Amino acid sequence: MVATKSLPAESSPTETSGVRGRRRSFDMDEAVETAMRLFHARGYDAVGVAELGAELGIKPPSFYAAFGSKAGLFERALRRYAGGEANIFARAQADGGGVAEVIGRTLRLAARLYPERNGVAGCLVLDGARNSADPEARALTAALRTASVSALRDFIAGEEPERAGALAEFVMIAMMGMSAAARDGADETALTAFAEMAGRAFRRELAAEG
Amino acid sequence: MVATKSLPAESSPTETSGVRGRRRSFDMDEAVETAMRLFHARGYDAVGVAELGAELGIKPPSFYAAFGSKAGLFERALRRYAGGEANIFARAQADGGGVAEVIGRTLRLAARLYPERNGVAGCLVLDGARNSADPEARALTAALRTASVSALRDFIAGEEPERAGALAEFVMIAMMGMSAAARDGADETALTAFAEMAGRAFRRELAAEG
DNA sequence: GAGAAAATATAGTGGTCGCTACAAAATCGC
DNA sequence: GCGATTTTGTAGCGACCACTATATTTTCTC
Repeated sequence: MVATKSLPAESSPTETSGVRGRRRSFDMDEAVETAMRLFHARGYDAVGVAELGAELGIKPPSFYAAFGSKAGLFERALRRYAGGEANIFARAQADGGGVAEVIGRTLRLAARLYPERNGVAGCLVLDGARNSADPEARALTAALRTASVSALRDFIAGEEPERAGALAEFVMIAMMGMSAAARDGADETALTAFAEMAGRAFRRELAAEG
Repeated sequence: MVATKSLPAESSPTETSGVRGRRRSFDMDEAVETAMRLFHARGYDAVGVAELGAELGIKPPSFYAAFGSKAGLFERALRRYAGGEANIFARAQADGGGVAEVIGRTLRLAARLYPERNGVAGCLVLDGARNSADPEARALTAALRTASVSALRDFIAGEEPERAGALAEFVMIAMMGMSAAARDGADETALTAFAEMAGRAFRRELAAEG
């Protein structure tokens, strides 16, 4: 499908998604999706540029023209990840309800989403750059984690402004544990059991007088 | 988090403590300690053999004569880690008490031990080989995690045999979350707040009728 | 001391890392 | 068409990876 050979017609895979830019021999969205899957499955450092290029069907110069660097592609992958259905908290919020309800839903959704599926497990933001030797990759995920915990805190503060910080961190650390456990092989049953306990704990802490 | 019993015994049991080993130009215990610190601080893959050799003051041939391989040294480091004061659950058990008390102590001890200190944070067993490309390193930590959760389950089963598995996994996943959070910069205050909530949750789950 | 054995240092193995210089090829505006 | 721009493939950069062949030095036994 990398047929860059002539023929003026339009059947060749040109730019997708209406984004204006230079014509490319590959589909950008698809490439980012593929990279996201690889980074998610094995972590940032364990996926090399050579493998990415081979999987995406492009050679190094095209790779660097399109993404700037390996970290540049990782950033795009993270952006797509955070903007898609992996944004668990946003999905849980969309269904409405109070703080306890939304947080409980968030935890249970993670338990359903994190277990291994097609070689991918856990959360890309929480574990994708863990132990990476590249400070840039670590900073990219760290920024998203900071944003996540802030969103959690702001949401919880709507009902419990006093202890919103601690409660948000409770949720965040619980999610980190679920992501790590999933990457170590935990299945949905085990994660759901944890999510239920963590959800009950959160509800009780929320209800408790501070 | 760490196992009470663990990796299969080694061929020459007393070789590690300078007593009977062949004379070397370096101190074996000190070398393993240094390697443990490096692996703990940055993860297995991010620490190279060249750096280990330089830090230990030995050249590659001596390195391989002493440890066999990088993974061999990692195994020794893990063994020392699990056998020392990082064995949180063993320490919490040593002070006696019922299940709820010991588990609460375990969680609070982790909150005190996991935050960054001298560049080291979290748990070596839980996160030392996370995202490693080396299956051998991953297997070594995985074996210790399995032993840890088994030890937790057996202990909890003394009071609550029915739900010991789920409760042990709750503790394990909570510890994983705390380790990950610590490696991402969480301080003792934040981790302690989580540990208290998790401890209360555990006590309530234990007391609840199954 | 002499000879054997062990631990050492020098140097280098092939491989992979992220990344790039260069020039041919495809595509653009006109 | 033509020239200019852009994207591509070929090839390779220096640095690092875990690891080792070989030779020398050290340390042992006697």
